[in-house]
Amino acid sequence: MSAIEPQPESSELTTLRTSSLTSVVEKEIERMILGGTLKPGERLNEFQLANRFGMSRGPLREAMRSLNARGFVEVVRNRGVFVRQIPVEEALEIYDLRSAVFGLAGRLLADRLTDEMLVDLKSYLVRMDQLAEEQDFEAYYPLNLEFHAYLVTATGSKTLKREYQSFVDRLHLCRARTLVQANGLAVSNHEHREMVDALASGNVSRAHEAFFRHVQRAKLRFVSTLRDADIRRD
Amino acid sequence: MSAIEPQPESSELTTLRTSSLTSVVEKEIERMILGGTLKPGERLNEFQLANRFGMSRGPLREAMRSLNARGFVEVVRNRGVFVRQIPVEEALEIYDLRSAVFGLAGRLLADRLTDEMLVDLKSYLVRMDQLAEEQDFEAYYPLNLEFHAYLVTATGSKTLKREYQSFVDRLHLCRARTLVQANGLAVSNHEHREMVDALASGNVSRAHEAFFRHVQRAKLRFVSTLRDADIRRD
DNA sequence: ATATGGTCGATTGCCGACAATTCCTCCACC
DNA sequence: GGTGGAGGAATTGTCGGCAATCGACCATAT
Repeated sequence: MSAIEPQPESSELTTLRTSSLTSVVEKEIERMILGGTLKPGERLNEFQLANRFGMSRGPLREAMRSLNARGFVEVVRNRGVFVRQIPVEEALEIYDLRSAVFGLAGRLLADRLTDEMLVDLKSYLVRMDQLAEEQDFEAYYPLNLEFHAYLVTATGSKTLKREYQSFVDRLHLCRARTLVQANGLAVSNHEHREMVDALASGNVSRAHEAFFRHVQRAKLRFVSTLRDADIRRD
Repeated sequence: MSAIEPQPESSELTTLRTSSLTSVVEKEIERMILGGTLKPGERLNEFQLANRFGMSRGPLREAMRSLNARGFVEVVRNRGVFVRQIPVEEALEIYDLRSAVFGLAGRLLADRLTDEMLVDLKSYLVRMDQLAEEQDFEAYYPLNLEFHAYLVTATGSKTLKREYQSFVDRLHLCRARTLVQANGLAVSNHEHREMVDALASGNVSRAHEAFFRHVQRAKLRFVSTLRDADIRRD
C-alpha cells in the first residue's frame, strides 16, 4: 500500500479541502430548516449563527445568499434573513409544477424502463402495501420518499431530479402542510400501482397521466385536510 | 427648491437604498451573462469585477453565490467562478422540463382564458405572422419572447412564471444554441396558432398537448441545427 | 528532451472592524 | 391614556487586510 494513498478517516479535513466553509454551513442550515430545527418565519441572526458554527459572518452571509436564491430563506435589506414561509396559494402552485415535472418523469421512464427497474419498483409496491395494511405511517413515509426518489433518478435526467427535489423541499416550508400525508395510505399506494402498471405497459401518455394525477391527488388531499382544519378551527 | 429634496436623477443611489449592493451587482452580472458580454466558460475575477463596480469583494462574492445557486455560474474552490457552460445533453433535459412546465401553462390557461386575453393573443398572432412573412427575424424574436411571457404570466402562477423563465435563461448558456431560432419562423407561428386555438376551445388536455409539443418541436429544431453544424464541421 | 522539483506572483478564503440602519425603550406632550 | 419623537442598543451592510492555495515559470537532473 502506497503512502500517498488518500486518508479515508480525515472526513472533516478532507471536507474543508474539498468544499468551502460556505457550502458546509449552507448544507447544515438547509438541514436545520428541512428538519424543523429552524421553523418557517423564524429570523436567522448572523452573529449568533456565526458564533455557533465558530466562524465569521462573511462565509455565513454567502451561504444565506445561496439559500435565498434556492428559495429556503427570504432576505430583507437591513432587517435580516427569515426562514421562508410559503403561503397556501403558493403551495398549490408548487403542487402543480411538481405534478407537471413528475408527469414528465413518467413519460421519460415509460421509454427507458428495464426489467430490473420493474422488479425494483414492484418490490417497493409490495413493501409499501404491507406497511399500509399495518397502518405503520412511521415506516411508510420514508419508503414513500425513497420510491419517488427512485423514480425521478431512474429517468436519467439529473436536471429533472434536481428540480423535482427542489419542489418537494419547498413544500416542506408550508406550515399548513403538517400532517398532510397522514390520511390515505392505501389510496396513495393504489395510485403507485397504477403508475407502475402504466410504466410496464410502455404507453407514454398513460404513464404521463398516471404520474401527473398522482401528485394532483396529493394536492387535493392537501386541500381537503386544509378545509378540515378550517372547519375544526371555527 | 429645497436642498433636502430627494434627487430624482440619482437612480443609482436610490436603488442602493432599496436593494442591497449585492442584489444590484447580481442583476448586472446576470445581464452581462445573458447579454453575451460574459461568455460561457469565462472566468470571473473577483478583484477586477469589484474594482470595475467600485466596491469591495464582500458583496460581490455574495452575488456570486446567488448566481451559482441559480445556475448561472459555477464555483470551483480556490480557483474562482466561471460562467456556466451547459453541455448539449443538459440542454436537452432543460428543453424537456421547459415543455412540461409550458404544458402546464396551457392547462391552466385553458381554464381561465378571458375574451380580453384571447383578443391580445390573436393580436400577437397577426403581428407575428406579418413579421414571419417579411422574414424580419430581428423584430420577430423579441415579439416571440413577449408572446411566451404573456402566456406564462396569464396563468396567474408566479411560481410557474419564475421557473419557466429560469429554464429559458439557462438555455442561453448553451454555446451550441446560437442561431437556433434562425430557422422555421412560419413553422413556429403555425404552432402558436394551434396553441391559441386549443385555448379558445377550452379543452384542457388539447391545450396541454399543443403547448407541450410546441417546446418539444423547438427541441427537435435545436437538435437538427446541431446535426447540421456537425455535418458542416466534418 | 522529458520529467521532476522548487519558487514566485496572482487570486481566493476567511476574518475583524467600522459605518449605516433598524428596532426598542422611554419620556414628554397633547 | 394615547400618541409622537428622541436616544441608545442591536443588527446588518460594507470595507480592507492577512493567510492559504493554485498556476505558471524556471532550473536541474536523468
